[in-house]
Amino acid sequence: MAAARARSGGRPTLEEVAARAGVGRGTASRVINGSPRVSDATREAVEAAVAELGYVPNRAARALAGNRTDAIALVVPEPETRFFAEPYFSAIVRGVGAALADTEMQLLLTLVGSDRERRRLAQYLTAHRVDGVLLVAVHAHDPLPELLEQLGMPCVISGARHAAETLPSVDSDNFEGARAAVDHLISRGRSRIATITGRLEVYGAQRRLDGYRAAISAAGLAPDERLIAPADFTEEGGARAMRDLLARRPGLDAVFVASDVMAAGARQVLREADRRIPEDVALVGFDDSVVARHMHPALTSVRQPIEEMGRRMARLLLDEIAGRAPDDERPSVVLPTELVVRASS
Amino acid sequence: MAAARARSGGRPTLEEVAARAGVGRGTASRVINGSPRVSDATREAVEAAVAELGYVPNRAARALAGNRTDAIALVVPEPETRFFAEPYFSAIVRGVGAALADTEMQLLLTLVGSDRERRRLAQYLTAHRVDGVLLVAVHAHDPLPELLEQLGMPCVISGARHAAETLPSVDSDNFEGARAAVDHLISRGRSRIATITGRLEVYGAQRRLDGYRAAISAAGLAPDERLIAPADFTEEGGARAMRDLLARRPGLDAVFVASDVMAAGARQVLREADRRIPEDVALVGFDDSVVARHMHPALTSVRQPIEEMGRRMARLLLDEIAGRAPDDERPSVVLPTELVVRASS
DNA sequence: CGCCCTCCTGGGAGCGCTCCCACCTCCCTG
DNA sequence: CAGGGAGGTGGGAGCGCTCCCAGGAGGGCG
Repeated sequence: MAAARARSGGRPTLEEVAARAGVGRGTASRVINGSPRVSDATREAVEAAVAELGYVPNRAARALAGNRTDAIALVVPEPETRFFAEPYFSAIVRGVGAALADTEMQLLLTLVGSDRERRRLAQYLTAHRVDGVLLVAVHAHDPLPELLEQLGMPCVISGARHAAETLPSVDSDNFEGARAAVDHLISRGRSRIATITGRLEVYGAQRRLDGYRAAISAAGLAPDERLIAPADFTEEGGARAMRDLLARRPGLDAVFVASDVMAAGARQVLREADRRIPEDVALVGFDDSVVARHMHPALTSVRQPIEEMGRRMARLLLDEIAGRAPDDERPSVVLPTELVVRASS
Repeated sequence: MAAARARSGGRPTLEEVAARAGVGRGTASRVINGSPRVSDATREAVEAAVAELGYVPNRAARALAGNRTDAIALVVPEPETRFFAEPYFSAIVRGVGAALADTEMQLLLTLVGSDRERRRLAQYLTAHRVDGVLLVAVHAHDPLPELLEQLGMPCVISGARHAAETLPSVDSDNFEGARAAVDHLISRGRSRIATITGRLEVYGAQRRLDGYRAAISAAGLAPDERLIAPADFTEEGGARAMRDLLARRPGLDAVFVASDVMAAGARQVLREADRRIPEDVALVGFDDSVVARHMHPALTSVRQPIEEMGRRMARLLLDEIAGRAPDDERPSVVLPTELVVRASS
């Protein structure tokens, strides 16, 4: 069996294509790589030979000779994966895949486990030779981005790490999303609007809180710090925060929750406290995940264009690899969100 | 020299390691590949040199010289991806990743769009050189597996395509899962138990139906074909089937639904028909997805060990690539399911 | 009418590794 | 004490490609 797959697996080589087309190897290579310095006749001859032989370049040889790999890595922190079980992950992958579809680039999936592993990853990536890295869900203090930068490895991250993000990044407009959500609650006549935040070290969570605050003061409502309950993006955290809120401000009439999962926790607590949704308390989530659609009542939520984010990340990275300046000069993209109104508000 | 090192990204080569260890290139290679034909002293010298230089083998060169790639592809049919948005996909990936973690294997993610693209994929895969393929969600009539077999490309699929599956496959025990679900309903005193099936061309859906039938007759209940409603794994399909069921057999007191998503559709219809869950109608789903946990009332469901399935698929494939016979001779694995009882039954 | 420039073209020289063959020690046999 | 393994070892010969340097063939200009 190993013998059957012997050597090149029976695939034609560039040399064979060149011979068939009656040209030299160099010329054949030029045609295949789209160099303009080839006469039309030659180009056609080579293309015909390629078609007849079903030639496909050997990636390994190309990588070795050309010192590039035509591959990029999508790095996913393993601990986060579960948190990712949400469509988030597959949507990102779908977007990246779509952007790469008509490219020769292939996608490597790398799950990073421990923090030690993460520190070794940079070396690993350069050694295993990828042309660039897509980094998903990096924390503000993650050493990885700096390491990659030192190595000169092109890299795009999802979600800015802080206001002064230097790395190319793709993010959704957390601020505007949150503001729109709270504006919506206000327009529904709510005035004692609380919020449950995500982990505030995460810049996106901070931005959502900023958006909440902006909407509150823009509406002339009195800011009330006790209407703000920090949590951690988990269902339990959401429940805990809701309990705190109810204890501190029993009169609240709406809650903007910074994630659907936390909203699920909050809803549970509201039900136990016999508050009707939306009659007594209106609820708005963030992410527009499956959970939102299947909650009862269905949850109003802020949708992020996740697939599009994946697509843009890939495009940004390809630009960076090619040495092209991205179209819009500043290599960071913020995509608009959309409020999906359902029964909970 | 500086130029040479610049090309290779500044990374040391085998040659340099050999020089530093005071041995030949061949010997250094032997140490790095764990050949036994090396003296202890030499081995230590080489290992020291590797550590000092931070040497990591160049994958491309290895692939080219060794005619293998140390990479496997996970092929995901793009049309299905959305259906996959469920944790399914990330769980499989996590399992595969875990199995590959202490291997040199890397994971390539390949999304396949159209059917034409799928037909071209086999060539693509051999050309782009992977050692094996993990095929997720193949249909019974998909040409891909046969193509891969012809090419002698090792391959493992998730979910048998029919009873006489020839390819190595990993599946969960759909039959027993369904039977356990229906047994559970019977033990709760239900006797007019309906079922909503998935697309019966999908072998797993067929097996779930078989399990339902087996449980019904084992309990001495009268089989009733009008209690069986075929659907298509979608929420709308589940709703439609539930409506049919209600029309045909208004007296039903339980429904075993072959997927959580369809169960969500069914629940909606039951609510509109003012049937209380579980008092009037008990409901059991399949997959134990997020939807199940967040449904109201929370849905009893059959959990599949998806992450473990990913792990096993990877292991099976690695065995096949290595030419090893898998431990348990028959290269197909059926993993047990687990009934997660919640409020809906 | 000759010279030079431009446009193509062929093929040598690697890229860093694995495979394999030759060879060189020892050390165990007869 | 010679002969022959067996255990280690070095390095040549590629793997299939890209890069780049010569060099041939035309065509425009002085």
